[in-house]
Amino acid sequence: MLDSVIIAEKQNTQLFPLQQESHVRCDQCAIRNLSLCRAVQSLEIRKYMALGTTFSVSAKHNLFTQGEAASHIYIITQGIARLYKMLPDGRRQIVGFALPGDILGINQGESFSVSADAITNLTACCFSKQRYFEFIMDKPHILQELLTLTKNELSLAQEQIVLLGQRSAEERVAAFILGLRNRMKRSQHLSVTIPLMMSRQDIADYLGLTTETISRTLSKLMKSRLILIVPDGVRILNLQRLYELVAG
Amino acid sequence: MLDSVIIAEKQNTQLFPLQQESHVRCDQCAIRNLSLCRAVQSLEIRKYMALGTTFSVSAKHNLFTQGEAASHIYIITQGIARLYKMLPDGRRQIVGFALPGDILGINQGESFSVSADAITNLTACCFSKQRYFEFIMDKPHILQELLTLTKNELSLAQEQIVLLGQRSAEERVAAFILGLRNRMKRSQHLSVTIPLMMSRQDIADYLGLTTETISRTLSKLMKSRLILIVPDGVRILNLQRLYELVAG
DNA sequence: CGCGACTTTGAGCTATCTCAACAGCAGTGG
DNA sequence: CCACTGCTGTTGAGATAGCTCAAAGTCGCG
Repeated sequence: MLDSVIIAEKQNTQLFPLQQESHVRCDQCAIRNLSLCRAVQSLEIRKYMALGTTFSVSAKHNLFTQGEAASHIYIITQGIARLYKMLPDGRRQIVGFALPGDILGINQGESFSVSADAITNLTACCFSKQRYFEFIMDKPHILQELLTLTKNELSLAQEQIVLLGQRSAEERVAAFILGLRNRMKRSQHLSVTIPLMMSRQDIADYLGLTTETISRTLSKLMKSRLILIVPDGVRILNLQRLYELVAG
Repeated sequence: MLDSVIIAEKQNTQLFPLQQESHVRCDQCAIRNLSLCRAVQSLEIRKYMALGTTFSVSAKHNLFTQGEAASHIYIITQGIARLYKMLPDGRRQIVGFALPGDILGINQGESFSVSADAITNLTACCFSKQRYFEFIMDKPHILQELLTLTKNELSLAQEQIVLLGQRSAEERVAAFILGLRNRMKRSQHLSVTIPLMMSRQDIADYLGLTTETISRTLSKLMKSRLILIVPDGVRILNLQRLYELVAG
């Protein structure tokens, strides 16, 4: 089985803050068809695997920080990370949550323009950014795939702009739950229960609200029987009405 | 001189809502080195020019609408456009203003995910999206340039997310003025007077505020001597204090 | 059991919105 | 040349969604 998955399964063992391991094994990777790696062709895969190393961090540790030299990229295989920007006075805006299959750092220039923390224990494939780009530079089929991924990210960012610019607290929270649900069904099998691995503070900083407002709004959605708040997540009771809220 | 520029100079003549003209002339184009076109090499330029037609729309007319099949891309040579998304209930979020050198439609999938209107009279180079992609598909140097442009757009979108999620009205307006200033100096020579070609409503829908709040905030910035409101624009009186506001 | 971190709930506050009036200006037509 | 109309922008006054501050509840963990 894939090395990185084995590491991730030891959820209860204490991981070091940061671990680099052996080469990656794309041929058996669970998220390969979700990520850029799916564009790497059979003939190229041996060389590709030689470039990457498996990598893990335990929950709450930092992967990289805004301003740092962006020397590596990470393809998440297990776990969830938050990507955020800090203002000098301490305000924080989370620009996205990264799930398995997502690539961190590939859209950064010389230095990172965002910071990233592991929310859960996290495993990833780690590549030298320079070597990675040398590898894909002359391979149009991979460049095109990367372009497609970047376009999708841009499209998500624009949806987030609409959300933050126009939507009420209730609409934001509903959109957040549904958005998470949509992204989960990409990898895992779909369930009416959406696990929320991040804290209320994380959700607040993602939606441009406060923890109190998140809490109140979830309570409100529960009182109106759209969701049920369960330990570490929410259960969707009325999917259609949630969608109607978001369509607004 | 470049055809499209000649057309644009007839600012006072009535343009048809939409005009398609002759082939583009990249060799003398004023914005070529600002846009994707700079990556097109000498040997390729003849074929590239044959692909595009010059295009113009007069102020306030629509270029394309959210949901429409995205069959063409437009590289703006003169004028300014707004890109926006509408919610079913009429709320509008402007996701960006496009200036000369910007490319519209290249990051859209099958159908446009945003709408675009000309704010001023506008000229652009118009390409069939399919033919354009056929042309660049096997040219890694152009794909890389396109990827870089898309990354920059993503980065701008993330800045906008921080602005909408965390910043006060005063910070948003200051950031808007400075952001416009930065993008203007890319093409035009720099001036302390920033022309605001768009309406207060456009600014409001871009910053997630109301026209009244824009108006009040500009007045406030004028009272505190950071800017001077002039016809169709603002004059920056205290650049440093504006920057301090945005650093927040 | 008790501590600390996170979440929920309450109560009052404030930035921004809403609604409304008015001002400036361009175009129109008498 | 001057009403008149329509459109955009400004200003005021009151309303409100979400924020702040505070207290109490919950849960995991030593």
